[in-house]
Amino acid sequence: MKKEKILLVDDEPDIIDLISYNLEKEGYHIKSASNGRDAIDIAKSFMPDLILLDVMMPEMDGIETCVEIRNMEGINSPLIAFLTARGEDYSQIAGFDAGADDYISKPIKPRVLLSRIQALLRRRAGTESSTSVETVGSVTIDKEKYLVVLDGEEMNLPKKEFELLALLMSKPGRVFTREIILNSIWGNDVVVGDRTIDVHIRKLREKIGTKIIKTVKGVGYKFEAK
Amino acid sequence: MKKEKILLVDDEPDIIDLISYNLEKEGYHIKSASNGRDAIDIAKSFMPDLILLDVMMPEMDGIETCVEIRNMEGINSPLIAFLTARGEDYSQIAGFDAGADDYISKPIKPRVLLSRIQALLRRRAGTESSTSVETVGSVTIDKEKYLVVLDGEEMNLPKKEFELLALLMSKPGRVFTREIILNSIWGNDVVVGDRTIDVHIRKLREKIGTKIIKTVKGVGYKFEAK
DNA sequence: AGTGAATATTAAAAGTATGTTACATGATTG
DNA sequence: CAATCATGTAACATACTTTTAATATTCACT
Repeated sequence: MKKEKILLVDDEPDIIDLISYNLEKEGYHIKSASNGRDAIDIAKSFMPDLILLDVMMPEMDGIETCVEIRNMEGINSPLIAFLTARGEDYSQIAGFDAGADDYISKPIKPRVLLSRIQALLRRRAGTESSTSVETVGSVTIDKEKYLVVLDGEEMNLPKKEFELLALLMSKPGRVFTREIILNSIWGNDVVVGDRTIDVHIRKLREKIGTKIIKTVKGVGYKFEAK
Repeated sequence: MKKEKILLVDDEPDIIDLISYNLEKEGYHIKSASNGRDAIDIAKSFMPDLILLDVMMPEMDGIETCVEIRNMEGINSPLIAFLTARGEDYSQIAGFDAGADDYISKPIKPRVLLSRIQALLRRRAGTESSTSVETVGSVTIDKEKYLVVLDGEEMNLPKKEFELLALLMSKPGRVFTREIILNSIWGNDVVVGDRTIDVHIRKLREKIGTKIIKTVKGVGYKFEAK
């Protein structure tokens, strides 16, 4: 059985030893770092599935490190869980905002830690990364070139239409609700009318054919794979 | 925006008030119970998305309650998070074993609680999509694609019919009472006449065959597993 | 078998989401 | 500074979905 890679970041050697020991016993592949900088370096080549990050560290604290890792493009967005001493409640909020997936409070109890880690990794089932060129049926899009190829014919779409098409094509067949479309393309806070989506859908259909994008009334739109 | 339903279980009225106030302010739909028994009763009809469960309670403690809810077939396995006083580390393990999804330590800080709840619900949304395809007998439904496949033939159902079918199929053979159907699909406060369900059932039968959904008079409907 | 309550069956009425078109606003370009 | 284009809005049209309401049928019991 292939076990996951975990990067452990804490400035206290005792903690590192304790956790390493327990997780290695379970078959996980462990590397460790004693500060945020090292952690980032190691993460780049180690490509961990999960990073356990102490909040309180010299040099660069956990939250800073977390933000930086989340902003790093070259990395496969690992799960990040914070290790935090009790009473540091503020850090929980900041941590989730920084992009953490969980936080675990010290003192660490090995069995608790293990349960949490397993739960986290289990959840991480359908999270795959994407490439910039994608083909579904007779439609190909190249996100890098902002190009759409339909039956061999290249065409350029306006930004919003392109993004909408790219979104729908990212999961062919899957229905995207209006809410999700708005959040993905316009952003959470931007407010645009409801008809706006319809109009863009209409223009898309005008250009790539009327049958490819299907309406699911009361739910949303989907790209018909076929 | 449709907000989730949360059931709050704690024997201290102060805690109930504090949490209710804060969560309702965020738009969640809250109900509460002061002990495990009541919680189970309420859960049956309320169909919460998440249950916040105090560990220490008279009559029936949180862990017992949790186990019972997990074993209850009629219910759509809600998320369960424990509320626990500091120092009760043993309960963390027992809690996870009992089927908890998270535990949150007291004293409750509203913003922390909110972050956790949001994280939990967000995760569940992601998890559900990986379990979105379900097959029972000759019928397959794909919630992500809003698609029903009957003997190899694809079909699209209107939203309510689809949800109704999905609900019945979620526990094949189990009878869903009208009350539970209403709470699950229409929500707790929406009031629709009793015949409405019948009409939807009829339309479903029209489309997927008359034998698959069975009436249990005086009780409800069930999806015939075969 | 007869009875009453629960469910089925209709068709029509309400209710909504979406499609469509034309137009307003800015930004961009030549 | 026109001309073009991308984007968003408004108003109305359309196509369904959902619900109701009225009537029929079924089913479990005396």
